[in-house]
Order: sequence, then C-alpha cells, then structure tokens
Amino acid sequence: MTYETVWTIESIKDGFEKFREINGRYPTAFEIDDFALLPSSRQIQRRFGGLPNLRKKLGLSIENYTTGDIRSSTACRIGKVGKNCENIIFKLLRDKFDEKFVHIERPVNFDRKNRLDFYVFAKPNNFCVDVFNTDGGIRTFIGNMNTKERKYRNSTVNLNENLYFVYFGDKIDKDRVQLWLSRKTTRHPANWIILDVNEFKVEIERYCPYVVE
DNA sequence: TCACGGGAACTCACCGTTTC
DNA sequence: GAAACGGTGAGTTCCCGTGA
Repeated sequence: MTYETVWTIESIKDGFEKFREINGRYPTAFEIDDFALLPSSRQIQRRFGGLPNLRKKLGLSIENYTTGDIRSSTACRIGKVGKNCENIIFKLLRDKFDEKFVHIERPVNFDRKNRLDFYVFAKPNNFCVDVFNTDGGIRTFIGNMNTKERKYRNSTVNLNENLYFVYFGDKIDKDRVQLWLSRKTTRHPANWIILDVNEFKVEIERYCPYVVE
C-alpha cells in the first residue's frame, strides 16, 4: 500500500473478507497491522473510531474480541498455557536446586499484590524468576514486559537479586528484543535479565544448589 | 466472596516518514 | 508546510483462575 491509497469502507471490507478466506476468521488489531490488504489498526482507530466501531459498520458477526464468549475462551486458554509454562520452569528449578530452596509465588517485599513466580535460594546469590508466554509474537512480548515492568517498579523496595524474565515461544526475534530495549525511554535495572527458556537452562548452571546436611 | 495476577486486545500519545 | 499514514511505547479493559 502507498500513501496515496484512500481506504474506503468497501476496500477495508474486501480486506477483512480476504483475511477470513485465508484464516477462517476475522483479524485482530495486530493481525490487521500485518495484513497487506488492510490499513494499520492505528489508521482504523483514527478514521473509524476504533476497531469495534469499524466491525459494526462492516456488519461483522464479531464486533469486539475483549468481551463475551470469545474473550472467555481466550482467558481460559491463557490460564492453562501460563500454568503449563510455570510448571516446566518449576520442575527445572526443583531438579537442580531442591524443592525446599524454590519458593513459589513469593511476595515482593511482603507486598502480597506483587508476587514473584519463583524465588530461588542458591550460591553464590539467590535469584528471582518471572515466567510468561509469548505465542502472540513480539507485540505480546513487549506488552507483557511493560506490564511486568510496572509491577516490579511499583514495588516499595528494589530487588537486589537478579530477576530473570523467562519467556516461552519461538516467535521472538532476539535482534528485535535488543532493538526494543535500546529504544526504551525507561531503562531496565542492570539485574533484570530477559532470556528464553533454553537460555535460562544454561544460565542456571552458573548457580550451585545448597545442600541440606 | 472478594481481590488480585496474568495475558490478549485495544486505545492513546508521540514522533517520524511520505506525498503533494 | 499540511495532510495522511505507520511504528511503537505506555496505559486500560476484560475475564478466568486462584488463594485468602
């Protein structure tokens, strides 16, 4: 698409139908951005008052993905996938450091609102782990990281231990992550480390478990 | 029962690019 | 320079699962 293209309700509807022919459903905001036959979701927000409004104008069967049965099934899936990711990391930590030295859902600074997925007692230093899934790609990754950043920055006292953000999913381009980090207006503390699950497996080899006498 | 975390979807704000 | 548009970080909304 070039800048002189004038997007009409008809041309956008054609794009939506083309997407449905290929994928069997209508696109979400991110998918709209990635589909050549549609304008950006940002453009839709400006010209049509948001995606739900546009879907209404187009007469689509689904106007909003954030409510109703669609949202319910999505939330259900999120819960299961997230739990599965946590279980994988827990088994990894338990096998290396012993269950007694792996705290699950540990409150940050006694603040029950904010909890670490795992806090591990190890030598030479204890460390923290936050696990998340990124099946939605780099945008999901960035969105989740921003949410977690607010959570940990809002904690009353800074964590001194290394805090590992461990992500699942194979759609994340490492260079894209570095680009995002370099462009961020608010830099992460030096002890925040972002790794995929395989890198994390290597990383924990730097630590030694405590031994119960 | 209620509060909260988690992640997807979405909107907003800001800035840069392209075209005329 | 104005208008149209894209990219992206930040913030909000939504709903389920979980634990106090």
